[in-house]
Amino acid sequence: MSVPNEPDPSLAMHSWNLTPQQASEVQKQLAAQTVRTGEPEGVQRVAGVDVSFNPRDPKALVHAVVVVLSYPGLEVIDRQAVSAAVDFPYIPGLLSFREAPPILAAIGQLSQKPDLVIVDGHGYAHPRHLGIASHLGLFLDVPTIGCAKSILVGRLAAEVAEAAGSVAELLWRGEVVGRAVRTRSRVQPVYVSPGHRLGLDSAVEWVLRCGRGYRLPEPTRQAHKYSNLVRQARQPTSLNGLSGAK
DNA sequence: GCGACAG
DNA sequence: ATCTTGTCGC
Repeated sequence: MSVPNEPDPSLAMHSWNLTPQQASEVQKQLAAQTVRTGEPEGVQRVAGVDVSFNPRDPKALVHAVVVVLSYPGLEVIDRQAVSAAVDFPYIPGLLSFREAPPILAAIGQLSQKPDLVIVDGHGYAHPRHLGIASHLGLFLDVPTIGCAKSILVGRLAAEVAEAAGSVAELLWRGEVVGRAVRTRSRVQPVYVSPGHRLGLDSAVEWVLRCGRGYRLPEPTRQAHKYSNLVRQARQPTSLNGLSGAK
């Protein structure tokens, strides 16, 4: 049973201010708390999250956004953005220590929590089984799906057929960690893996259900568009402000 | 030691 | 991720 005044280990969050080595250890610890079975219930709001930034920005600002769509209508019903300076560098396998904080801040600004979140990145298909989708799922305690545009670890067991809806297993160290999904014919597949609180089959089903004929599922596509809009608005180029305005 | 390597 | 114009194919 839980002891009064003692923090519950299962709910213990952690600091984001860590060294890469410490971050890697935290991932191993959190991976064990991940739930990769089941499926989201009564989904009415599906969110997409994404982050954009300018590599040359001296302030190292990143623009994190969350866009909430209705389901099954897939219409945008809410969106929030947070721009913040980040110190943690991009290191393959440690993406969440750079992007999760601002994303969590943006989601915290929503008036209502989404029932499902599709993340631009991997979930279980990660060297320590804790991609950014899994990490966000644990912190939010909401079902999350990792939907990446390229592979981090593993190889496909077979080629993905050309037809939309075709899939192929993503194997790593003798285990199926995700699935390549052709969301549209003649385009590169996306790589789907469970983040938290749902299984691989369900994750793939939801990615397809949220598709609108484009490579990326609608929540992710809308988040990508919005993050770019925010970046361009809050980070004007050096060659303007003198011509068109006023 | 060498190659791979989400965004 | 971002830098960039036109261009090939459905």
